[in-house]
Amino acid sequence: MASISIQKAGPIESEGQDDPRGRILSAAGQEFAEKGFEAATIRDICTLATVNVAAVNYYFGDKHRLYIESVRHAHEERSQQVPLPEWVEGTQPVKKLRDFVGNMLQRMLGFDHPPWQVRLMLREILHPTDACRELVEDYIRPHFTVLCSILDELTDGEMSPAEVRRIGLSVVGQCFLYRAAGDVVGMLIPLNEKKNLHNPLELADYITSFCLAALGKQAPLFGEVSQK
Amino acid sequence: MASISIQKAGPIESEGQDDPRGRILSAAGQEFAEKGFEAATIRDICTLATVNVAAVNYYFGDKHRLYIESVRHAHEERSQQVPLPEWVEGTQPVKKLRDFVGNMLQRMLGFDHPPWQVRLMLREILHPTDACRELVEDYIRPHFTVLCSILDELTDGEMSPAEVRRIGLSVVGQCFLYRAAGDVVGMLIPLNEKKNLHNPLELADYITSFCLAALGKQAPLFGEVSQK
DNA sequence: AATGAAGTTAAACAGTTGTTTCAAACGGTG
DNA sequence: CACCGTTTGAAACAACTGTTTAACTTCATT
Repeated sequence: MASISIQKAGPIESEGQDDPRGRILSAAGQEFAEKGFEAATIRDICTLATVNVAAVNYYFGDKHRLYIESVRHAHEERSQQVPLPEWVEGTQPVKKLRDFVGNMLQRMLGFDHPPWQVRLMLREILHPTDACRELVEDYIRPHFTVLCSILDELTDGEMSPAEVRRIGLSVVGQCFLYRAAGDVVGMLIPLNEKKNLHNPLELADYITSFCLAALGKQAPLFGEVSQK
Repeated sequence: MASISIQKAGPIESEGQDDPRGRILSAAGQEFAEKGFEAATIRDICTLATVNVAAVNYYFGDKHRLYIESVRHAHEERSQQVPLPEWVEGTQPVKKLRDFVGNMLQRMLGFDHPPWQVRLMLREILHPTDACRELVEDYIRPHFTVLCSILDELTDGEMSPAEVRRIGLSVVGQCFLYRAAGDVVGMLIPLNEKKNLHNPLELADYITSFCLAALGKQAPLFGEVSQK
């Protein structure tokens, strides 16, 4: 034994049509995202990737390490697909917050169906395994740090870092609900209402307003009708 | 064939120590909550319930119907364990909101570990199956309706039902994050900060304040109002 | 052309899964 | 007791799981 070959990918071919390792990674991500670690089978993954069953063990050693690599692959890909917005010097923090929330919702919800990368990450967030620590440090924490710095700037540094983080979690939580429990949300509200009020763009405006109002940076939400 | 016996529990013995069906239901709930539908095995469930493997098929037909019954059992039990608060005529809506949020956090997060009933329901919310519709109608919607009526009362009926629901989802979302992504939240903030600021009681106060401030029903969360 | 490593394949392996079978045990009723 | 429907038990079933084997191809290097 001791001849298991991991990390074999010397030439990272950006998973072209002819790169078995890349195809497996992509197929595995989709299967894991849809069915979870246990329910997804190596055979289904290999069928989807059009490779032999032995290829998984050849390239990744075993199913578990394939899963770890899939999660890494997913958040690396998603980081490129939806990068953080960049602001010019002197941009108003209010605009930054709105941009950030819109960006986060777009990353979480996608344009139409949420991509499998996000659904895979969601699984790891909900039931963390070994892959979670890296996901948090390389993907989630950087984004959360940006949000906190925006909130800090917004409140002129008058809140403690702990309070800033708590506000940050309130913002994230409102977005997260739609991603994680979107199906149930859809059952709780009428269909047309979902289309009108609960789409990424409307939500970004609303969540930003909700937060700004709570922080006293704009007028309270109700009272003066906040028309669109 | 055609001799499969479902719904056999004529005498509902409230799952006493000597009721095999009740023991299976409880064991299955815990196993499904912890491992999910696929990964949980009938053998493990039956070992935990100290019954023979054949008992599951005898009482429930197959694994899938056992799962459905488990989810039903879970939310029925949880409804009794943490009932909605009841308010005397004339209670201030602000207090109602605070009570409701505290109640919801207690139900979601529990006192120490979240009970398996909640974790099982969470799975169903995240990846809905056949059991979801009933869970929503019998458990989630009633609670959500109470929240919306409180918010409606709070704003003197000046918001449309759609807007009220959106505010309601903001409240739920902030709580939901801690339940669904609690582990990741724990990785994002220091340990002592979690103990001080992110426990059910502190959170209930904070989330209520955040919402009230956004609605203009109390002073903004930080500093003084710096209107634009 | 020969070599040998890298890659791919079909087939088999050992273990586990949900489900079924059928006989034994139970618990009242004549 | 004998009868009979209900419940339990150990064993077996067929299907599927992750993993391994060993033979086969490919192909640059000698």
